[in-house]
Amino acid sequence: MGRAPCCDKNGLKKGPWTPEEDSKLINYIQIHGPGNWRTLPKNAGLERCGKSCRLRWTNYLRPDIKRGRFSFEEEEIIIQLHSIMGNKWSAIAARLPGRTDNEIKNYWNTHIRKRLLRMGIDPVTHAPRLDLLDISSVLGSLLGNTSLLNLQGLLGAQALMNPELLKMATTLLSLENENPELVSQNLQHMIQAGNSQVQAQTPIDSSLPQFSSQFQMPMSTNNLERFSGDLTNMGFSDSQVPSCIAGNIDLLQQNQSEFLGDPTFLKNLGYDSVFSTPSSSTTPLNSSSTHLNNSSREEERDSYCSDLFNFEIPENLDLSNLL
DNA sequence: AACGTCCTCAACCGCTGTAGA
DNA sequence: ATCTACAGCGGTTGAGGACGT
Repeated sequence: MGRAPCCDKNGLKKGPWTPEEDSKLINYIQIHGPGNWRTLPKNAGLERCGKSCRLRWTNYLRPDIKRGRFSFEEEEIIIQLHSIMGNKWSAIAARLPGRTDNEIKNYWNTHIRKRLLRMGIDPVTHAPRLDLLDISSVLGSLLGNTSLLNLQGLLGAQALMNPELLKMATTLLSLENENPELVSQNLQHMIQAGNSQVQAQTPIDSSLPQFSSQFQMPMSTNNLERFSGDLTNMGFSDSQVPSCIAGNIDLLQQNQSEFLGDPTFLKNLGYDSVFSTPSSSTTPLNSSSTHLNNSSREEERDSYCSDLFNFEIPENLDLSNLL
């Protein structure tokens, strides 16, 4: 049957609004208030359809609209909410004061979505997908790193080429994006538990450098399972957590000594602060950095993510203990 | 400077949901 | 129950600016 158009579009103007049109619309709404969009254009002296007026008002002219780029915090909120709600832009916008659904939708499609794809994360499911991962950039950063040869010895070439390893990396990256503080805290919790196991079971050679004892921490299957449970308790859905963490438990049982059993794996993924300052967050997110220009902000956010693939080996790390 | 390509985002389109007659 | 008007939503488009050659 079809619905009748909201207005007769013949002769009505389309396209970008002029300052004069904006002024007319603002003046009218200031006097009469928003609403009654069908009759508003005629009463306000605008050659626009009511729908166009409503969109112009709600998406651009409303006095409580917050203009300007999104802060890191806002971006985090969007990613978190999107992982829960999907493309429910209006629902997401309701939790971001001053932002419109249209603005959030645009920002997602032009910035966040692309970055997740580069990171190998499906922007729809928020799950790691190897087929989306920009392998060339990952390998490029690895090949540009002189520590790569050591890394191969450290992790084993088999582990390096293991798609599950990359999956794990992107998983941690995804989770950290969604809740870096809690992920950091849980990693620290897990590491402390691992350290206590080491001290209880295997005496640490006191001649080893201080950090070396930390790097002796084994990440046990039990710890990983508990980490998975902790993440669930943190609010990550069952579909998110097991697919990324628990899904690796079987693999861990097979390859524990190859990579996850080696705590440098996490450190190399960018969790330096987890090892050095227990209470600090692993994320550099900072709202004060909103003064940065667009390109540097984008680079910062990108490098923040890609750093997880910078496998930097501490110079004073005694690799012989690990090989 | 000129041109082509890429990127951003305001605006539009088509559809659904809802309230009221 | 049906119809109409309207608000709202999510997907898509295209003008214009940014950028690279």
